[in-house]
Amino acid sequence: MNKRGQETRTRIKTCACSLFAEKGFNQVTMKDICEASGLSRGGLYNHYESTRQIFQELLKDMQNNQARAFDQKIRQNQPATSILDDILEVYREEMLDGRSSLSLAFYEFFSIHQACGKENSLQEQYLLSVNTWKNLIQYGIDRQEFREVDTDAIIDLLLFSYQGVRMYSKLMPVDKEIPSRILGEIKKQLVRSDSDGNHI
Amino acid sequence: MNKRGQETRTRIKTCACSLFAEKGFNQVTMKDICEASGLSRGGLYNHYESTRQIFQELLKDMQNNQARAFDQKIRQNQPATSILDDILEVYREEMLDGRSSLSLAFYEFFSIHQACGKENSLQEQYLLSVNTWKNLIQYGIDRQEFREVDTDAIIDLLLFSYQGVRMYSKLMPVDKEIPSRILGEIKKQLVRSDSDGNHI
Amino acid sequence: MNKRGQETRTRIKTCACSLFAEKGFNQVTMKDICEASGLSRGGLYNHYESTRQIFQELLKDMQNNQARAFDQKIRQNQPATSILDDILEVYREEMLDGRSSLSLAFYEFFSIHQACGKENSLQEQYLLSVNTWKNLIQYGIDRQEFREVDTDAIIDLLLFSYQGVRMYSKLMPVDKEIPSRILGEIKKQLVRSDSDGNHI
Amino acid sequence: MNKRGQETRTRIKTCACSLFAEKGFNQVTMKDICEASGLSRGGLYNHYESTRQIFQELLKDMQNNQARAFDQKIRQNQPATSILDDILEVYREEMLDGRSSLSLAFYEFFSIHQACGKENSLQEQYLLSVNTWKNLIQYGIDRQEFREVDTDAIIDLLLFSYQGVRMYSKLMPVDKEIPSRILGEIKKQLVRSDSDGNHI
DNA sequence: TATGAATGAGTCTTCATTCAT
DNA sequence: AATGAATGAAGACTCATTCAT
Repeated sequence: MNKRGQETRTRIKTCACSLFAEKGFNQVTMKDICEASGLSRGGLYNHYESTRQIFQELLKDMQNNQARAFDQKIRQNQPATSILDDILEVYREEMLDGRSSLSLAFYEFFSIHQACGKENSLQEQYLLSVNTWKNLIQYGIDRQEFREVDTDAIIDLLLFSYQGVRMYSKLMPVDKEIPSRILGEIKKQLVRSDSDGNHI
Repeated sequence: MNKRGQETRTRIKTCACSLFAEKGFNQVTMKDICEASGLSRGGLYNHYESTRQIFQELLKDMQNNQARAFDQKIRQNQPATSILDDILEVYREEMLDGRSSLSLAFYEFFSIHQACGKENSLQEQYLLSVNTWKNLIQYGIDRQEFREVDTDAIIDLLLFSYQGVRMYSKLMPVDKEIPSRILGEIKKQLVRSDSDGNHI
Repeated sequence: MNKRGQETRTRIKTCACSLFAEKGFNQVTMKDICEASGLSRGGLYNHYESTRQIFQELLKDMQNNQARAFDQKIRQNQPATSILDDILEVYREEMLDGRSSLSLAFYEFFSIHQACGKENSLQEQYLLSVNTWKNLIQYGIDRQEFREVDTDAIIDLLLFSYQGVRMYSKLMPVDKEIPSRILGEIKKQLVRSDSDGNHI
Repeated sequence: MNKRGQETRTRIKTCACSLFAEKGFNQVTMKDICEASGLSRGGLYNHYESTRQIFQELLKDMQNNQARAFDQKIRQNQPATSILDDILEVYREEMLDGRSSLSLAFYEFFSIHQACGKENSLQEQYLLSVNTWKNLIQYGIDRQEFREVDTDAIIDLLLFSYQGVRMYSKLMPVDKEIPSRILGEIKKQLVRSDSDGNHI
C-alpha cells in the first residue's frame, strides 16, 4: 500500500471514529462513512469491506496508543500516589466527556461480536487493566504509600464504576462532582496517610 | 379496548422484552416482534406504531413494578443491615444475569431519545434511586448500624459500578466473584461493626 | 333500512363529501371516512363497501338536487335576461369557491371509471347542460331578447371555461374579476340590447 | 453525473411522463416507474427520491421547451392573423388529445403542492400565458388586423375554456367540433374583417 | 347494526455490495 | 485507486377487507 492509500485509510478511520462516537456502532453505515469521508461507494470498499472491519482496526490502533500511554505513565521510582493522581485525573476527564466516548459503540460491537469471535478482546482488555492496576497498587504497598487493601475489590469497583459513569454521561447530564466523589472515595481506601481527605 | 386486545398487548410486550434483552433496542424491528408474537404486520401496528412506543410502555410498566417492589423492601423497623443485605442480594443476581438484562437496550434507547425529549427519564430514575438509598443509609446511621460515611460518594460508587457490571456481563463472561467483591467492599464501608469482614 | 340507518348513511356521505372536496377522490380512504364519521371499520362497511360506492351515491344525490334547482330557475314567462342573470350569478359564485369544489374528485373519479363503466355519466351530464342552455337561449331569441348567435359555440365556451376556472380556483388564487369578465363577455355575445355593456 | 446516468434520467422521465399522462399524478408509484423504465428499486432511487421530484423536473423541462416554442411562434412582422391561426391550431390539437394530456396530473400535483410551496408555479405559468397573449393581441390591434376588444376577457375565455376542454377530453369523448367552435368564436371576436365567419 | 382485532398485500425507502469504466 | 450506476434484500408503514363478539 502506498502513501496515498495510507492517507485515505487514516481519513476513513478518523471520520468513522466520529460517527461511531456520535451514533454507536450499529447506527453507522458504510454509506455514512462514504459521505463523511468524501469517498464514493466503490472507493471505500476498495479499502474496507465492512463497518466491522473499520471498527476493529480502530480498536487495534487505540489499544496500541493506550498501551504506549500507560507505559509512559507508570514511571518507576516516582511516588505511587503521584502516578495514581495522574491516572485518576485522566479517568475523571474521560468520565465527563460523554460526547467523544465510544462506549456505546463498544457495547454494541461486543454485544454482537463476542459470541462469534473466538477470542474476547474486551475481556483481554479488562484483564490487562486489572493487571496494570495490580502492579501499581502493589508498588504503592511496597513503598508503604498505600494501605493493604482488598486489591481485587478496589480495582473492580474502580473499573466498573468508571465504565458505568462513562456510559451514563452519554445518556444524561452527569454532575461534575460525581466522578470526583467516586474517584476520591477510591483514593481514600487506597492511600494510607491521606488524612486530610483530599479529593482528587 | 377489550379483553382480547389487552391480552395481545401483554403478549407483544413480553415478546418484545425478550428481544430487547437479547439484541438491544436498535436491532429489534417491528418485523421481529411480529414474528415473535405471532401477529401479522397490520395486527401489530393496530396496537403499537413503533418499537419506541413498545419500549416506552415497557419502561413504564417496569418503573411501576420496581416502585412497588422497593416499597415492600423498605420495611420499617427491620434492621438496616438486613434490608441492605436483601437489596444487595438482588443487585448481585442482576449483575450476573447478562442474558435477561435490558441494559444495552436502555443505553441505545436513551442515547437516541434523550435530546428530543423534554424530560430525561433516565435521570429521573437515577435521582429516584439516589434518594431511596439516602433514606436507607440515614436510617442505618440513625440506628447506629451504619458508619457516618460520605453518603453521596458511596451511593454513586454503588450505582455506577452496578451499571458497569451489568453492561459488561452482556459482553464478556463476568466472574461470579466480581459482584460479590464489589458489593462486599461497599458494605464494608457502610456497616459499622462488621468487623469480621464478611462479604455479602 | 330504518331511520337510524338512514341517518348514519347521511352522516357518512356528508363527511365523505368534505373529504372528497378537500383531497380529491383517490386520496380519500375508507379509513379516512371511518375517522371523519366516527364509525368503526366494520360499521362503515355495513353501509358501503367502497369509496367508489359512496361517491356514486353522492353524485346521484347531487344530480337530483341540481335538476330540481334548474327546474325552479327556468320559470317560464320571466324575461330570459333575468333568468340568465340568475344562473350566471350562481356560476360566478361557484367559480370562485375552490375549497368546496368537488371538481378534482370528479376528474379523478371519471378518469378511472369512464372506461370500465358502460355509461358515461359525465357525458350525460354535459349533454343535459347543453340542452338546458339551448332551451334557454332559444327562449331568449324567441322573445327577441337574445341575438341570433352560434348557440353551440357560446354554450361550449361558457361550460368549458366555467369548468376550467373551477379547477384552477382549487390550484391557485383566482382573481375575483376573472369570472366576471368571462361571464360578462358571454352575456355580451348573447344579449341583444345590452348596449351599456354591463357586466354581470 | 456521467453520460450513462444522463441517459437513464432521460429514460426515467420519458417513462414517467407516459404514466402521469395515463394515470394522473397520485396514481403513479415509484414502483410503476421502476417497472416501466426497467430499473431496480435502488437504481431509481439513486436518481430521484420521489415521484414529486420526477414530476417537477418534467415540469421544468416542459417549461423550457414551451418557452422556446413560443419564441419561435411569435415571428415578428408576420401578419397577426397568421400567427394567431398557428397558435390556435396547436391549441385545437391539444384539446382533442386527451390521452397524452398531463392535465389530470397537473391538477393533482398542484392541488397538493400549492400550499407548501412559497411560489405558485401554476400561477406563474398562467401569468406568462396571459402576457404572451396580450402582446400578440396588441400587435394585432396595432396592425389594425384585430378589433379593439376587451383583451383580458377574451384571454381568460380562451385560456380557461382550453383548460376545461383538455380536462374533459380525458374523461369523456369530446366531439371534434367542440374545440373548433370554441376557438372559432374566440377568433371571431378578435379578428376585424373576418366577415366570412371562417372557423379556424 | 356496531366494534375493533386480525390479516395480508402493496408501496416506500434505505443499504450493502458489485461492477464496468 | 476511484467513480457512481445498478441490483436486490430488508424493513417500515398503510390500507382494504373480513370476522368473531
